[in-house]
Amino acid sequence: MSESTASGTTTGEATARPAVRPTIRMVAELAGVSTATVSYVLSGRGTGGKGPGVKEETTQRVRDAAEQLGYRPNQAARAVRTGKTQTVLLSMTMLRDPWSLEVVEAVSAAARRHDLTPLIMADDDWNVALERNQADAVFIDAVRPEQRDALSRLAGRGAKLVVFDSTVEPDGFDVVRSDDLGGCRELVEHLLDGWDDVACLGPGASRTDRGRAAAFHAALAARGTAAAANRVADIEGTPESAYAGALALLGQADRPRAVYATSDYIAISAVHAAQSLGLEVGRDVAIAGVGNTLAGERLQPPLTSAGPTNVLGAIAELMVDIATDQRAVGHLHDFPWKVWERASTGHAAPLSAQ
Amino acid sequence: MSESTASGTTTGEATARPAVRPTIRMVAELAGVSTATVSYVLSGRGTGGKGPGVKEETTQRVRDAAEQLGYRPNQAARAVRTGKTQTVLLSMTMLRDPWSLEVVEAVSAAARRHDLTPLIMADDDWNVALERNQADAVFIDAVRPEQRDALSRLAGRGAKLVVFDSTVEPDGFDVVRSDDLGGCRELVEHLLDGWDDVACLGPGASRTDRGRAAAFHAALAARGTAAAANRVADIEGTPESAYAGALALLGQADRPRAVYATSDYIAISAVHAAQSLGLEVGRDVAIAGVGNTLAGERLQPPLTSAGPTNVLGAIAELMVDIATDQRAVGHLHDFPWKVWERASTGHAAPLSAQ
DNA sequence: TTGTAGGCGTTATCAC
DNA sequence: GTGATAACGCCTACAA
Repeated sequence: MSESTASGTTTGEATARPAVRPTIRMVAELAGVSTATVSYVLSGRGTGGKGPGVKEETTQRVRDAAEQLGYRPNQAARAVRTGKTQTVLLSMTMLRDPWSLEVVEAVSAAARRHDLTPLIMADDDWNVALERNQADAVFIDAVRPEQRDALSRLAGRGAKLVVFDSTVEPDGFDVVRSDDLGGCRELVEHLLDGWDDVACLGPGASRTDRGRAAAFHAALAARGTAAAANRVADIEGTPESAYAGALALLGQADRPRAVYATSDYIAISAVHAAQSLGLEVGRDVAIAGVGNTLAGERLQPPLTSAGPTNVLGAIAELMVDIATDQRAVGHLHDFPWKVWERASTGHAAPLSAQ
Repeated sequence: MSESTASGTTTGEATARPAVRPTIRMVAELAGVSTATVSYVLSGRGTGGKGPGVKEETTQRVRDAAEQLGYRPNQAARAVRTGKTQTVLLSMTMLRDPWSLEVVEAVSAAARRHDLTPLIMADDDWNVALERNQADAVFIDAVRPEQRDALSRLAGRGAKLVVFDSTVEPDGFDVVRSDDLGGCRELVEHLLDGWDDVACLGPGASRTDRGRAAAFHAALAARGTAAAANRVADIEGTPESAYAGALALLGQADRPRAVYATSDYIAISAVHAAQSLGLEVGRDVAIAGVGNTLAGERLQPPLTSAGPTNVLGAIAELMVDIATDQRAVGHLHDFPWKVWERASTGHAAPLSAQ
């Protein structure tokens, strides 16, 4: 009942909101023009130098009518006609992972800037959903082995895909790839160059066969040494476990001088733990992470981290370009990792840091 | 061929592929029937008792043709015709919050069961995006004051909204509401009944004017006492801070016997901290949280928590029912909070626990 | 049991 | 400059 009409004048065309969505036809009728003209005006093609110019007065009449009716174009109908949904879709299998959220934020911001709606799908079986929901560009953050051929199938049907995965090759879709292990190795080497007593903190920290911990052990082995038991903290995935593990490492009288954490979020917990022990991070102890996340960059002191060069921005740009047809699909994008040295390992970031 | 993006290398040639989506007409042609028949078959209306029955042989021919072409119905076209998008949208302003993810999971599961695609929008200005993107049901997890009237406006235009917020009343849209403060108070009372020395852990734990901590102080005041300084740990929002705060509380020689944490996630950190101190949670110390999250329920020992009665399931069901037009909008759903007593406060969950 | 045709709300291609 | 009108792909009376 809170239907307040633009208080009671006369013209009989009371603006009482109908339960139905106003269509372009209603706008045309109210403005006394054709639907074509309305379309021109509302899509901005009437005023700009491009397309048929619409008289200023008509333009205004159309605008008023649309406003008065509260007209909003029907996306579905537009999509039928144009094949574009003005939408980018992010399929994120691990939404709990902070990195996923950073991707979401980066792409969302870029998308909105270009009038695209960013949508997320927290679903690890994206193939079913992607069959029906067609977005102008789709980001897929991980591919399980049995899903591999679904990618080319979807691409062949016209879907514009950007796949973040190291196990697939472009085939009608884009692949974004980023070799983390190489970067990890480089980071450990870097730490070993500066401090001879480096510890490893992370899930599976004792594993020498695979994962980010293996990079640690391999680097040690290459220098003819191996990690002592009290230099390895094998923790669970939770922040509290990371905090506790760091306390165990750094609480020893004979504590390590540097800590290699297998992710930025673990490293952040470690920094907090070190600080609670009264240690000054970057001077008393060096701590470095992996992933080069925003959270690490914003930490005090800023966190040294191995990470790719601006994947986030590149992915965002890529998605927008692809969605707006400014770039063809089918490419491979390789983002080399480097060591981002910051104050948590005793060196302030260079001013030129990007 | 190698162009460079923001940073990183791009290689490969774009695969020029026709990428034409098969339409219902192509299927009809290939099967030698009319488009109507294809539609009947593929929407399941041909075989069931309802609608025009299609001969078994024809049905099969259509199925084969669709399969061969890899036909998938065009959602946009279907939406134009039917007004339904087969989609539910979740607008989550705080995707980092674990509770949001639980909502996402609950609704997603229910939606998929009913052949609806769950999509998430990590955007705090949903009004812009909702104007265009019409889903069959939309969940909104928070409403800022200046957004309030946008709700009725959207509802008036036909959007089916479910709003989770305590500050709005239904007006063409559903409101789901859940009074957490009452539940918090009840939980503190419950702790005070069992243990006379209760501490408070959480952000703003010392505030007596508002928030979940206020419930703690109010309950104490009602019993004629007040909290000592070493019974209040005012922490930051991070898990590490919660862990450290719990250590500070429970590490004291004269430690409190019970801890009221203002969220389940803080309580979980506290449980870990207690265990690291060698305390048996539920016997040596009681710990309770707020929110009644899945994570708390799964903890060892299971976490006592104040929380609403199955909001998650109710929201999920609500969304599906509304999306499938089995339920009208405009209702208020109030979910009273209760204390879910579990082993973390010394009492095993009753077998009848829901 | 199947086909024909009209229409959903848009945009694009013409004429005028 | 503006207006008919034909698509777009799909669904669904209604006719056959």
